[in-house]
Amino acid sequence: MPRAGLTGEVVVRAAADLADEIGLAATTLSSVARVLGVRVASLYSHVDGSTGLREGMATLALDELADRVGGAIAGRSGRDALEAFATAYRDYARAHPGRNEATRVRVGPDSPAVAAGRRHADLTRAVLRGYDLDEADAVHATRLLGSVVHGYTDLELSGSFAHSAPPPEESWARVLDALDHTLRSWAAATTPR
Amino acid sequence: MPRAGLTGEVVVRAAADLADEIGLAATTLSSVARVLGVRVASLYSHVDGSTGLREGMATLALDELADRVGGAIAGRSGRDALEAFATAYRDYARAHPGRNEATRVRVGPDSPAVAAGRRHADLTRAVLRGYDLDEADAVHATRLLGSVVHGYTDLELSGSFAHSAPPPEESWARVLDALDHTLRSWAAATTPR
DNA sequence: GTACGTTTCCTATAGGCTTTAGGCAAATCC
DNA sequence: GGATTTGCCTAAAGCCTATAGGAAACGTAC
Repeated sequence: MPRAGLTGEVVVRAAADLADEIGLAATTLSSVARVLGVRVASLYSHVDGSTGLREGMATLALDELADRVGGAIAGRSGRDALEAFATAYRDYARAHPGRNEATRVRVGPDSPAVAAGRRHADLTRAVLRGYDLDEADAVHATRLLGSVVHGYTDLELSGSFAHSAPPPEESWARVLDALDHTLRSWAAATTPR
Repeated sequence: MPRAGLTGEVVVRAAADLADEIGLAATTLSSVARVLGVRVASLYSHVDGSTGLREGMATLALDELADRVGGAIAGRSGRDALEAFATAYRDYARAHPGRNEATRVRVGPDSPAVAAGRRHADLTRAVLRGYDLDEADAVHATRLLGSVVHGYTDLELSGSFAHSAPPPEESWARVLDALDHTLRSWAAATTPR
């Protein structure tokens, strides 16, 4: 019997592609094996079972996404950077829903996905360098920015915005406007009343 | 053999409690049956299989949560209402992580969970009445508010804020300040530059 | 109180996914 | 070309979902 040329890389990539098609929940070792034309047991030499496959997908997606976001904000600053940053996330989530789901799987503290996650924190901080915030405010702003981007794409993808006008595009532009405004006047914005 | 007194209600509630303990993913028909001291097949008379159980949990959680949020914002307006609103969501998510996960399961368009979802949209609009926004802006603001609350609690619960100071409490206060500021000056905030 | 019908919960069964153990063949290395 | 490593396989066990059909408990009528 000829070999299928499996690798950890190959398996994880096939799984990620499949997840984009049929959703992360339906992407099982069995379904991946079927796609690859291989028996399930054969995958165990390349990925560490079901959870290993998921961690691999998480790492793949987080790295891919960090690459795109990094490319998007390169050479930009301030509002341009903010928009490029946020839109890179949103576009990725819409183009690759399965990979996007995979970015949120819980992983162990020693998973390579953790390092990939740190890249995202760094990218967020890079965007915020365009707004001058002191160290403490930068942390809060990082969390706000992460929350908005994550929350909006999640709600949009789950269809929460589907049954009310106007289209999500329009609100997205307004949300970014609001975010930019908040960041530019952070000191004032966070002093209540 | 004595009867266990099962009902759809009883089964779904047991499942929700279990999910808060062991997570939504591990909450299967089998595990629920074990908790109830009953055979798996017995559950099928009361809930429509695995997906029916999940829809039931989603509806239960969304309704419970809407009750709490509604109670929290009653008699408040403006910034007070905003804070009560957002914190009710965050507190619920932290107290009931399994139920919170359940609020995000995808359900069919004819599920009772859809009606429960609409209650949340209405509550959000109620909070925004304290800020005077025109109709179009109110939609954008609803989406922004939903995104921030959902995104922040999701990231906090998934541990994204765990490995950097300061504690999430502090950022939460700042995020609400920023949100309040944005809503109060929405017109200015959404006019770029 | 007993007989009847309904509801509740059961056993039995089948199929899918995960995981491990052990075997044969293909690739690789002297 | 023979030995070794590697890759993919078959086999089997365990857990989860799902359906079919049976028996015991409950409510009701007489």
